[in-house]
Amino acid sequence: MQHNDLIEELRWRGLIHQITDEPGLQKLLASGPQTVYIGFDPTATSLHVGSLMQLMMLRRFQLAGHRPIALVGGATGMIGDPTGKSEERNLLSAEQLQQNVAGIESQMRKFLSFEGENAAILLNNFDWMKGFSYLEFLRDVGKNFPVGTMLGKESVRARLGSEAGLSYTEFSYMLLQAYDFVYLAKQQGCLIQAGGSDQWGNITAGIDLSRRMLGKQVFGLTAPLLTTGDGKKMGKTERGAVWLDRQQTSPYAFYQYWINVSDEDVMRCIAYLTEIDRQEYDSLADATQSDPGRRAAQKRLAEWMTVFVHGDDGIRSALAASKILFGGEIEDVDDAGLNEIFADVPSQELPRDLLAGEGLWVVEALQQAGLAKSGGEARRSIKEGGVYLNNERLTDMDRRLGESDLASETVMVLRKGKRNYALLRFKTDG
RNA sequence: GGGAGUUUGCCCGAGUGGUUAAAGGGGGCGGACUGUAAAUCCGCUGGCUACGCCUACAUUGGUUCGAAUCCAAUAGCUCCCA
Repeated sequence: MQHNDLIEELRWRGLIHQITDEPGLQKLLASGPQTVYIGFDPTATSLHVGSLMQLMMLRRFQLAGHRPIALVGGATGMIGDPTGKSEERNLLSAEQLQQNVAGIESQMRKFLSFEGENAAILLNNFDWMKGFSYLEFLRDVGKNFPVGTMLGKESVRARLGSEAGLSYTEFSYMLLQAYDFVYLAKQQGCLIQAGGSDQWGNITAGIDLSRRMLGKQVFGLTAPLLTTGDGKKMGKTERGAVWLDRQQTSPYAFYQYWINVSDEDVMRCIAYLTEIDRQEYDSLADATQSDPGRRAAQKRLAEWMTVFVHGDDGIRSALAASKILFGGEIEDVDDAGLNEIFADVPSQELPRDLLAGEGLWVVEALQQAGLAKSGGEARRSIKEGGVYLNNERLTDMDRRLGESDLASETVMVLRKGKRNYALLRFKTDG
């Protein structure tokens, strides 16, 4: 890809929300490889779907020949960005922060190339902020911030108007982020900062500061936020964020998240988050229009994302699990296979003797598995035809479970309703 | 401090002495339909190895053959007067 195609590419993907000086930026990008940075908040040990937008943005710059800097906010994370937050945040402990930074760093390596001419680099602003004394900071940086301007920023005004208020610490946040930009401009020749549209205020603060401290023009570019049609943030489920770490969100759950994206949102996700090209994009858009039931776009999106984040074996297990979890037959499987497929499913261990003799009463089994709170509830579910053993409907309330009901060596798969699975593992006490 | 009212199941809300485990709605859960969607329709929604038994209408005590329904005290909430 040519350097000057980048803005155009970003534009058709809808990834450009605002640019500080578009002609200037165009010219800069056309003049040769540039360095871009985006900051990441180390609020958890893993990145989530929300941060993927930013990560992809860096990746797109890199693929276009530019050099990305992923800046992990070890220092800014200690303060907490008040942008978009309705309440004062709790400060993270230094140890927690360190763990988070480490976790995020290792994930970044999968998405950006750290080799070659325009190798990505990963920096932690704690490295340059830690030595800064308060007095120095006030003299060098603070002096360049008119309070009037700061008060005018949306992020500050929103909080000042609310009951929660805003502490001096969070108020100062933008100075830190602004300084990062100046530091990177000076030390790394990084003249571009990108981010989500909520970062506009922080980015422009950095641009102002650069003009004052370095007399240098730098650029800012923001992308829209990843939201659903009705304005909610994407990447959240009832159970919480969708993480990139497979320990926290299994490839199956990750895949399912994308499969379930609504028709309304799916094309935007493809544009924002994938590298699917325009031609395929158009054909998927058509397919969604003409045959929504097929959900071609959702399938493609889910596949692309899962392969990208979890690799080939990730998509394989996601597909295998999806097939069985949505009613497929359970046969010829062993413990290992079931464990992989049902990785997200709660399980309960019971002594194997329960299967001997009369066997284990289903009503009891459902309670043990956590699918029913009481015997009454278990009976009811059976009566309603909502109980399945190894994916086959079970209707006999007096049914006893024995060895022959095991799906594999030691596991039985119980299900209530369409998707509520639970495993019972029958172990011989050793 | 004085007076009036209110308190029902996960939530809202009927019920003012007798088939009331408590109308109706919401939510939740099942089922059918479907695109693993939305909408719709149907069923279930205190506990118990269960055609029966137990516990439930703020709490405690009382009146009654019998109370969520009547009385008293206590507590919570709302409003009015100081």
